[in-house]
Parts: sequence; structure tokens; C-alpha cells
Amino acid sequence: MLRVTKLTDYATVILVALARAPDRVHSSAELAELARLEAPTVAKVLKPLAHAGLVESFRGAAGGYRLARPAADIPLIAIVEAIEGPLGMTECSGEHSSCEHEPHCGVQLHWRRINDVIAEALGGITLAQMLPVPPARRAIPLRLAPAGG
Amino acid sequence: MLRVTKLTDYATVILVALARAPDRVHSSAELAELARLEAPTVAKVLKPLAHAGLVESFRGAAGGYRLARPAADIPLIAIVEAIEGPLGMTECSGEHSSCEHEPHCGVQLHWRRINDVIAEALGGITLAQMLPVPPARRAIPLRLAPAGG
DNA sequence: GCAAAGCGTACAATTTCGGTCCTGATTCGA
DNA sequence: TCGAATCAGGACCGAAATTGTACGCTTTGC
Repeated sequence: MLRVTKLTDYATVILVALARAPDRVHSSAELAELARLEAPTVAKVLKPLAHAGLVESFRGAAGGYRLARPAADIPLIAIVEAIEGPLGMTECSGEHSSCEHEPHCGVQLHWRRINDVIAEALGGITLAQMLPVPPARRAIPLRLAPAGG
Repeated sequence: MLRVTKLTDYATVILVALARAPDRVHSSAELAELARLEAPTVAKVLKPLAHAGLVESFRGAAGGYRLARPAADIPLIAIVEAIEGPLGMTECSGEHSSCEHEPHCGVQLHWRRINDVIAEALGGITLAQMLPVPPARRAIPLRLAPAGG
């Protein structure tokens, strides 16, 4: 599979909805309607998003959520990691490996590099690029940024 | 997370072991020793690998497994898909989506492109690049191939 | 003080993952 | 012909993650 969880998928849909009116504060119930999702699910997704600083939350009556940054400043990798935690293609590709095979294993270093490649790919795409194109046709290249180094 | 399963990790280790002696036929028991894994686990990993045509299997006494192609012709994406099935970052990014939100969902198309980016990243790395460098120091760039497309 | 709305936590159902085992089919050698 | 070695294909079970929901608490505005 190698896929993100549904929650991450939902997060992108919700963030896209927020990005369409970046200045308004949306309650989770309102976002649930926009995204056609259940309200509790939306609330559950928004929490880690707020924790990661991608959205601002406002409590109390007339509270809700708002994008904390312009959509162009939110790379996909931030969304994925907000919901799923740090990227790690294998168990050994994280900071320190607790893998007993490490001394014999000749591939963990390579997986770590692959990790970086994926992170770079996800880092080169921003929330702004996920917005549906308005009437005006704007080509969305959506490819890896040159990523100078 | 966004990580491959342990089985996929094992598959790379086993394939690397096979690639170190591409002409010999290794039994699964022998590979288990080389990879420091349990024999049943190794057998379980080898089956889909053979099914995907990455290794050749020989039945009967003195049977075993051998790489079906040079290591340089086996991209990482083939290994991942052999074990985990077709790449799909989200449930909707596959061939056809059974997602009820599809009409309202403005992001499934984008996820499909992201899918391609990841597949391209995984396709640009081959098994040969995962081999441990022998005594002679050979720089392994291990970066995305230019991939003209 | 009350209602609206987010915050945190907890919980059950479902699915997937990880690992093991068993029974057959095939090939080689005695 | 017989037996041993080895792969093939499932079945099975426990552990973990995912998914969706619910409840009680805190904060804010009227």
C-alpha cells in the first residue's frame, strides 16, 4: 500500500476548504458540511493540525478554525507529519534504530536516504497547489521542485 | 508513519543477499541465515517476490531462489509493489475510486499526481544501489534520476 | 448564568500486520 | 521406486493500528 491514512486524506480536504476562505473562522460543524464528513471526525483531524501550527483555533462561542499561514506556505509534508507523525519509511529509518539486525543490515542507511527523497517530494508540493483551479485555467505542474541541494 | 511494512523491509534485505551472488541458487533456509531472519518469514516474503517475477524459484531438492534480473534492473518500486500491492497514497488514488465523496472532493486528482511523484522517486532507485559498497569505495549518489519526463 | 464551541480523553469495531504452521507438488539422488 | 529436500498455497492466530464515536471539561461571548 504505502499510503497515507484516511485522516490525512481528510486533513487535506479540510485544509483546502479552509484555504478557500483564509480569513474566515470556520466551526468544525461548518467544515464538516463543506467536506462532507462527520463532525466528530473533522474535530479529530483539526486537533493535531492546530497542534502542529497549521491552523489557528479560537475557543468559545463563535470560535472555530482558520489557516495559520498562507496555503502556499504549507507543504504537504507538514500535513502528513501533523497527522501521522514523523516520516519513516522503515522502522530503522528514524533517528535511532532499535533493530537487532542493525549490525548485519546493509540497507537501513539506504532506506534513510529514500526517506529523504520522499520527504523532498512531499515538501515540494504545497496546499496552494491542491486548491481546485478556479474558472481561469492555471496549469498546476505539481512536480518535484528543482530542490537545489 | 507513511512507511513500508516490515515485510517490504525484509524483502530488500533478502534481495540484497541474493544480489551478492546472483548466479547461485539459495534455499530459503540459507537466505534466512544470511538475512538473520526466521525461515518461515523469509519463505513468506519470497513467494510474492517470485510471483512478481523479481526472483526465479526452483523446486525440488537443491532448489531455491535466484534473482530473475540483474540488480540494476530491479527498481525499488517493483519490490514495494510486489509485497504491498499497487501504490496508492490514498484510497481514491487508485484506478477507480469507490469514494462516496468523489463528486465533492477536490483533492483526489492531486493525490493521484503525488502518487506519481512518489512512484517516480521509488522507480529511480534500483536494487543495485542498495548493495553495500565492497572494499573499493564507490560513491552511491542514490538520488532521483533526472527522469526526463 | 447560559449557550456555543473547542479540548482532551477514552472506548469499541474493524482491519491490517506479523509470524507460524500445515498440507500438497515437484525434483533429485539412492 | 522410494525418500529427502524444497517450493507453493493456504489457514490460522495474536498484536497493533485505524476508524469512528462519545463523554465530560474549559473557554468565550451574550
